Amino acid sequence: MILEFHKCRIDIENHLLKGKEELISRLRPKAERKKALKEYISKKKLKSTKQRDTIFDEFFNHPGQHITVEELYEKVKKQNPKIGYATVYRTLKLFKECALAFERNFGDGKTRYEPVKFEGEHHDHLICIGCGRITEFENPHIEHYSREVARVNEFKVVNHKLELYGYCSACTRKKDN
Amino acid sequence: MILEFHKCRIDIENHLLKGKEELISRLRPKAERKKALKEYISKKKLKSTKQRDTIFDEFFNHPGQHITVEELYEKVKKQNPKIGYATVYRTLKLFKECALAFERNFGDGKTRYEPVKFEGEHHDHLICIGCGRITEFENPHIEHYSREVARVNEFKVVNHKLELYGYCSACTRKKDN
DNA sequence: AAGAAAACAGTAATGATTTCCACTCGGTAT
DNA sequence: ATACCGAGTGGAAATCATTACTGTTTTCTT
Repeated sequence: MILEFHKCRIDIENHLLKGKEELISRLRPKAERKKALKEYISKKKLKSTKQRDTIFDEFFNHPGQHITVEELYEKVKKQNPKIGYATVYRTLKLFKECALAFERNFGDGKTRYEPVKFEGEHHDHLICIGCGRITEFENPHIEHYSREVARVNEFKVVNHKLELYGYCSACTRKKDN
Repeated sequence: MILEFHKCRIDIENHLLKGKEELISRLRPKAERKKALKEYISKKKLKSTKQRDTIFDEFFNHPGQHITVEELYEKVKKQNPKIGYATVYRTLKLFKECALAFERNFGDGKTRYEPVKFEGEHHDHLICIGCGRITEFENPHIEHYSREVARVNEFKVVNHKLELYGYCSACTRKKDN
């Protein structure tokens, strides 16, 4: 808890300090993603539609991680109330196909999606079995050895996920009663 | 014919030779798991039942990884045709609660379960987005740094999963056409 | 051996996801 | 620009894994 708060402070300060760079680095990936999507669409002879653009924007603008289809549907509907549930499903599947989005499942019966991270971004989780709390972390060593494994297996990595399941400190104490 | 017989003999002899060690190393984890289950059951004031024992045996005997509820149900039904679908669900959930089993989801809509690995056992995957092929791997360095992350966060790890998503060599070639 | 709590089998209900269908739209070739 | 055809859409119905509910049976404590 203390750790997280501390981390949060640092993030805010960093943000203020390097505001301009942050802005650039936030915008660039989005443009690249859009480009990637367009390329995939033309390569597969699919079609660009307004609906897809709207869903794209809502999905990649708000950095709310691991979003539910329903949550995204609600957001999208605010932009264009005519868009149907099925279209959101179909579009997320499309994002997944072209490796822009990523499917997750934390065990509550709902599939969640998150933007695939670009090189150098990480997204690993500590997931508490007790209270469901999810903490993110990064570890460059793990990154390094993952790449190594992929290289040895001639595997072209698009994304990875590392999840450590167990009990957070609070739940460990609770459990031992 | 003679050759085959001979080969067979050798296998038997090998088996006999290291029979004892094999037996121990195969039985110990299972016995420990059963003990863990019994402890959890008595701690939570639940009850031991024949159904749970049968499901336990079928789940932990056959090392078929990431088994579907339905697959397990079929196996269990061969031992005792009276056992119901819902009981298999409930029991797997119980295994999950006491950290003996682990829930996975590869995106085909079916939840899969696997025995939680003991210390020193690993279970990481390369998952091909193209053809769905799953390759297992182990990497002690990744293990090491995972433990480190957990330690720093005061997190008691029960299990972990690392999945690298991407394209296997075959699909990479196919994709670039 | 009796009683309370928990589990059971079987089935109905739930709810996330997919499919279907009639219609619309995007983009290429003319 | 126009016409065409395949892809995409919305809305609702269908599917299918999972969960909840029922009355009955089993376990375990005293």
